[in-house]
Amino acid sequence: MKTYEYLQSFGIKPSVQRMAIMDYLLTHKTHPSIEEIYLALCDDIPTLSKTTVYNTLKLFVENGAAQMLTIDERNVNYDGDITYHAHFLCKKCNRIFDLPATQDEEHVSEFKMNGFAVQEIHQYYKGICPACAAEGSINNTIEEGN
Amino acid sequence: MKTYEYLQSFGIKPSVQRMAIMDYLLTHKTHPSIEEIYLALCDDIPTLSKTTVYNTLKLFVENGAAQMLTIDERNVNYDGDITYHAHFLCKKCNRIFDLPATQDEEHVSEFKMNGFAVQEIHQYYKGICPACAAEGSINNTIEEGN
DNA sequence: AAAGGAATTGTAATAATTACAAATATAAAA
DNA sequence: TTTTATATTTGTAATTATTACAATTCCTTT
Repeated sequence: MKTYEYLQSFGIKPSVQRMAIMDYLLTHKTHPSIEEIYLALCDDIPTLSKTTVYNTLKLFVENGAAQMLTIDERNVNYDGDITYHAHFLCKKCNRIFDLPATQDEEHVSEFKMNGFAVQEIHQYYKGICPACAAEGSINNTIEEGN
Repeated sequence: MKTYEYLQSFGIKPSVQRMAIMDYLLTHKTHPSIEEIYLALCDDIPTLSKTTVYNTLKLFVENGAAQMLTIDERNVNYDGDITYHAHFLCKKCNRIFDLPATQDEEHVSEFKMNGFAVQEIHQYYKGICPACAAEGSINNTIEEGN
């Protein structure tokens, strides 16, 4: 489906900026921050304002076309993949990885019975990613070799 | 156990400020922000600096005496309860509630096999809490009555 | 009492986000 | 096609959270 129709399917009126931002989200699985999206699109849309990026992502989230991740304390990140999955934040490189996940259905329905209206479920893991773990051990080896 | 010994059990050297902050965390299950802790303790410790609250909570988290919650996009919250449980953020009143939870052991071990060193697991739910849901329906009733 | 190190404090800087009014673009009506 | 209305985008300024850092205070040891 083209981005134009994709946005419309969420009730979002397409515009040059909105399509560019949604395209970026759908083609970059990096869970970008506002800053990353802004910098990446500045080349193609030189008049782009950071406020527009903020407004647009707020709109996307409100309409269910993207999800907001609050895994990184430093800033908010966005994900164009709205299927259910977990996220892993590497504390060294600050990259966010997708991981498969199953929902805790038993407890969710328990919450609901207690009157909590659950609208979003997030599973966040934090630690060290494989690349950084490897790098770390290389450094250790070098240091120990001195 | 007294707060003094409690801090020591995590390898933290107690001080007036540290004990006051840990006491606040242990007696207030509100998942307070830096601001909330700072304002609450200003009465007892008039010289308290917000930087100290930042430093202290960083220390607590590093030593495993508290956990940092990134569920609220606006600011970080802290929890003195370090047992495993999930959190629910009400989008209306912004309060954070504790909820029981079970870990997704199957997937965690899968991540580990892929080389991800998992250090923290967070389960976040977002939606409307019972109190706000009730308030909302009352308002609706009144409005409909006009 | 003096010295050294750790903890605390206050201020200033940085960074993320929001508020808001002006400008631009889009769509509808005349 | 011009006019009008509405929605979107933009730029700037304000706000808020957080961090950096040097000066001060507080302990601890000698």
